[in-house]
Amino acid sequence: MPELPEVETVVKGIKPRLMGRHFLALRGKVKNAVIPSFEIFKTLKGLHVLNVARRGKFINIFFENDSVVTLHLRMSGRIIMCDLNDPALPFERTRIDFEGKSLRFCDVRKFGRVWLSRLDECESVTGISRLGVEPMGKDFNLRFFRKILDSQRGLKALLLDQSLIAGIGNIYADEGLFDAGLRPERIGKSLSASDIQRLFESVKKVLNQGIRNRGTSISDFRDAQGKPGKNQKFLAVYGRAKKPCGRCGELLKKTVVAGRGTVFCKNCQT
DNA sequence: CCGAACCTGTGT
DNA sequence: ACACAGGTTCGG
Repeated sequence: MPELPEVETVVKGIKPRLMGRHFLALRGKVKNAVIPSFEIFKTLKGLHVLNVARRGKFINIFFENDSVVTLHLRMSGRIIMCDLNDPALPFERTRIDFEGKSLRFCDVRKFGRVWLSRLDECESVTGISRLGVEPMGKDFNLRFFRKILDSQRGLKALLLDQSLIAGIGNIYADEGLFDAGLRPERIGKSLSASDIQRLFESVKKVLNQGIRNRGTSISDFRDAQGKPGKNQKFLAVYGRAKKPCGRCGELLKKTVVAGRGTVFCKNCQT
């Protein structure tokens, strides 16, 4: 479910309420979702939060003593900020209690993960070390984008590859490709200079719009206060198969590209 | 590159 | 009953 804009929205919601707060306990039932083990999290007791930050689709909570709690929501994960004695939420799998507040990790499909690691090994343990550039950062520039598009792979596969650009998922890949007027299966190498320029701007544009609208809520996504985002109202193609293209009226087509359901306009996208 | 696996719910 | 879902990893 959550891609960069959704994870960014969650981080914005929890950061101000978590900064400086002291850790009490982590409890949960899904054993393989907590790495390395529930037991280890006892070492966090009494330590306070120094910072909360997003990296790709990961959330890092930095504690004193160089400990880091990392979360990944995968497909259906939610993180909701509750009071300590609020009742368990539906599909609540793990809870992280702080003095005065409690983070509830809810996840219907149990794909989400929680890690505890030392700062110096955090990236390798969690897989963050394999991530590519942040698309909203200054390392994501035209020069870099040209380099990764110089490839025989298709555009959608390239945009979804977290080791190239970190944070784009199925929604924003389809939306970015529509905005740039490019087919998802187009080969990277086949793009002209102006195609590359357009796709570069489109990717940033759709991600920014997602963040401004506090994320896309198709069914699962909720922010840290449990509220849905608004971006689903502004999607051009994702989830709109067989509906008319807002630009030309042609019925939008759904196919499978790079192993994922993909919606595009065969008229507007070449 | 592709399909399968990891899980559960929902829609056809 | 079957297909499909916002992600990632693994094996072929």
